[in-house]
Amino acid sequence: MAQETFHIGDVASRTGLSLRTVRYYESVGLVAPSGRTEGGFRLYTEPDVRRLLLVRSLKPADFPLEDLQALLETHDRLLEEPDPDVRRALEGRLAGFLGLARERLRLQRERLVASELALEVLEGALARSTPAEKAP
Amino acid sequence: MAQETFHIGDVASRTGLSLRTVRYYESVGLVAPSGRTEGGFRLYTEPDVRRLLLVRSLKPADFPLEDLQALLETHDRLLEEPDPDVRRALEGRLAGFLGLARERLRLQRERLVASELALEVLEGALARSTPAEKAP
DNA sequence: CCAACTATTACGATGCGTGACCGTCT
DNA sequence: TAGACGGTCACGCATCGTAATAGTTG
Repeated sequence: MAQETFHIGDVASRTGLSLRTVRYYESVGLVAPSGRTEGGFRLYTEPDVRRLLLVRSLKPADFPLEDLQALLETHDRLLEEPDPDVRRALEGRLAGFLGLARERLRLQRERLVASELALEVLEGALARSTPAEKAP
Repeated sequence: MAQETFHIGDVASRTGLSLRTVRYYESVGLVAPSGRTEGGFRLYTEPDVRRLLLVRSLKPADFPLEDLQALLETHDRLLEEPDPDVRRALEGRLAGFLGLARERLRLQRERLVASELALEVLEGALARSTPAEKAP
């Protein structure tokens, strides 16, 4: 059965990534389209798109693309690895990644909270500045 | 009364910025030390440090340094502007900035939440993968 | 006086893209 | 035919690395 495929434009709008970025991700070996038309147009399958979505959703963890690549590769290999021993190794690797990701997200959230706090302080100062010119 | 001042190293460790970055910020006109020693060492006052901390805390909003510079400038001018009309203009500007910042932070938070969700999904999948090799 | 710190300049590299050009494909 | 797409090269931002070389500070 022939799979449904998508051109890069569809993929870009589905993922919220720019065309440029999608191509860029391919150029660094992160997500490549499963095929091409005779004329050279990229053809993405549904799994390809899912990979991109995963990358995008994990971006806030602020991994270098190289790490994301490793993550995707591990994940993919896990999908077709029969040997239980190898599977366990891959799972360990994956778990390591996820732990790291979790930590990074925690850090990001901390920073975000700090930033929101700073913003509130500024807003408070501004509010106090406007109405009462000569408040004590 | 002579203010307490700090050398760049102290400032860097207090702000968590690198020496390199602190100097860089000066080079782009973002935060300059209030003084120098006779020998040329940068001397930062407490307000200088606060500026740097502000910049740092606002970083998650992902403004270009240029915008942060404009923000700081507006803020500073507001501190010593007597004319009420000018003040109102500055306050408007500042409010615009803060609104934008707020928007951006909201966006970041959305992404962060999405990311955390994706992470949970992955962790769930991993957990299901390990214990039961041949689950239906 | 010495160890630790700092200055300037400079050239480069990195990560993650974006832009611009111009030709080709659907 | 318009518009999406292709490839390629270059540029941009915010740093970081590092080195040379020298002067300052406590």
